This record gives sequence, C-alpha cells and structure tokens, in this order.
Amino acid sequence: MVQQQELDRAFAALADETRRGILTRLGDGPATITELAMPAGMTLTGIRKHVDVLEVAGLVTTEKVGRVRQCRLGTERLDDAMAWISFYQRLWERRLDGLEAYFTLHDGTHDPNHEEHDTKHETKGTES
Amino acid sequence: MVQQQELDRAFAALADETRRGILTRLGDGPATITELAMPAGMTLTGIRKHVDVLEVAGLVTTEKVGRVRQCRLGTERLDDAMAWISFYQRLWERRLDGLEAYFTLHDGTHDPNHEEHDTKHETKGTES
DNA sequence: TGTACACTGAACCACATGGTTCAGCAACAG
DNA sequence: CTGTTGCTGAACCATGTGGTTCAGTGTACA
Repeated sequence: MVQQQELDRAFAALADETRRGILTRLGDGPATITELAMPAGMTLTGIRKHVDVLEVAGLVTTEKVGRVRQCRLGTERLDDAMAWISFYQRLWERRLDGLEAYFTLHDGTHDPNHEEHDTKHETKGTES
Repeated sequence: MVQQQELDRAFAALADETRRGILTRLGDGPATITELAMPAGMTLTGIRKHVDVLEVAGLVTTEKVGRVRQCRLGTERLDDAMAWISFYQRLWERRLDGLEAYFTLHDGTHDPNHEEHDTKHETKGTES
C-alpha cells in the first residue's frame, strides 16, 4: 500500500514553482546543482534544499560524481503518484458525470441529494 | 495560462492526508463540516480550515444553506491540475523510456550523458 | 603545490501550516 | 422565547518551509 506520508511528500514537493521548474529542467536530462541554480536565480544552498525535498519525495535521484552532484528524475514515487492521480481523476470524472446529468435537469437551482445513494462507499477502499 | 500560484495551492492542498480524505469522502456526495469532522476525529474549526484550503485551491466548493455548510467537489482547478498531471506523466514516461533503453544497454554501471541531446527544450512550451 | 570551483552544513530569519480553545452568532426545534 | 445545533472568528502555539549568509571541505586543474 501507499504510505500516506510519502504521498504527502510527493504532492508537497510538487507544490512549489521552483521545484516544478527543476523537474521540467531535469526532463531535458541530468543537471548539476549549479546548472539548476542559474536559471532560478537562487543560492546554491537554496537549490540544494529544493533538490533534497524532491529527492526525499522520490521524484529526483542524485549522485555525487567528483565534486559535482548529478541530479536526474527519479522513479521511486512515480507509481504511487500515478495511482493517486488516476484515483482523483476517476473521482472528479464521476463527479463531473453527476454534475452534467444534474445540470441538464435542474440548470440554476440545485438539490444536494442527486448522487448520494448508488455508488456510496465503493471508492473508499482504494486508499488503504 | 495556468497561474503558478494556483498550481501551488492545488498541489499543496493535496499534500495532506486529512484533505485527501475529505476529497475521497466528497467523492461519495456532498457533506457538511460536521460530517467531515466526525471520521477525521478533529475539531470543526480544524476541518473548516482544511475545507477552506481545498476551496481556495479550487478543489472543493461550499455553500452555506441554512446553518449548515454543504461541501462538494469543485471543478475550477480541475483542468489545470489535469494539464500538469499529464505534463508530468509525459516527463516521467520520457525519462522511463530513456532509462529502459539505457539499462538494457548498460545494466549496473551508468553513464550520465545518455539522454542529453535529442529532445531538448521541446516540452518547455507546454507550461505556459 | 597552490588556487579556483562545486558543493555542503550550520545558523539564522520571516512567514506559512496545522492544530487547539473559547466565545460567540445565526438558524432551527419545541 | 428558549435551548440546542452547526458553524465561525480570534487568539494562540509548535513546527515546517523557503530563503539567506558564511565558513568550511573536498576535488580538479595549472
């Protein structure tokens, strides 16, 4: 099962523009701390902290070769993140289906009880 | 274009087990603050704060009807999140393709320069 | 050997987050 | 009208986050 704490870390790691930028950058291939720091206009120490967050989250792996640290995209937390992402996709799609059907019928005013009976408790199990 | 700040909020909102639980719960249909607080074993005020975070992130919408507040899944930030999620999917898949090809050739030891030349700078544009 | 470079650890800072308690306030039930 | 219910705002607290500076440490290279 997916450890909730690891999911926390993965999503939290994504919740920062600088770190998303690092991931985007690493999508083009490995980079060193210095190379990552330059476009970000940030201290080496600052970037190192971000990379560390990404590494702990399992989204990036690093390796010190000589005096530089090579950073690249990691795969550890990939499956977990994917699973949850598609879980939420299904959640939202289901919600959208309900909404669409609902608004087709009621338009402006609304009744909160339109989807509370049939699919109840079937998605709960997927998180454990 | 997607506001980076809104993405920050969306991912940050997902980076908490309690809030993911709220989303899961709302996948079964609308709920009140009290109904959300019970399974979480948390104060109403505490839950209210989480719901507020989710609402600001656009993942949940709420509406005060009478003295209760109905909470349900929102759709505002859905498209943005989807776009970024699939962006990262592509990023990782591309990385995985590279890795797979790489490990097929090199197995244990590795050479950092295996993917740095061909696909450079082509995915950068999708973020704006 | 000496110097420049890439990085790191420690200390520090301001601010955000996740939670609480407590005192209300508005709405419903009787 | 009164009491209960559901929620809310304010104040507070501990901890985490995002960033800095500065003083190293280890590696590459002339």
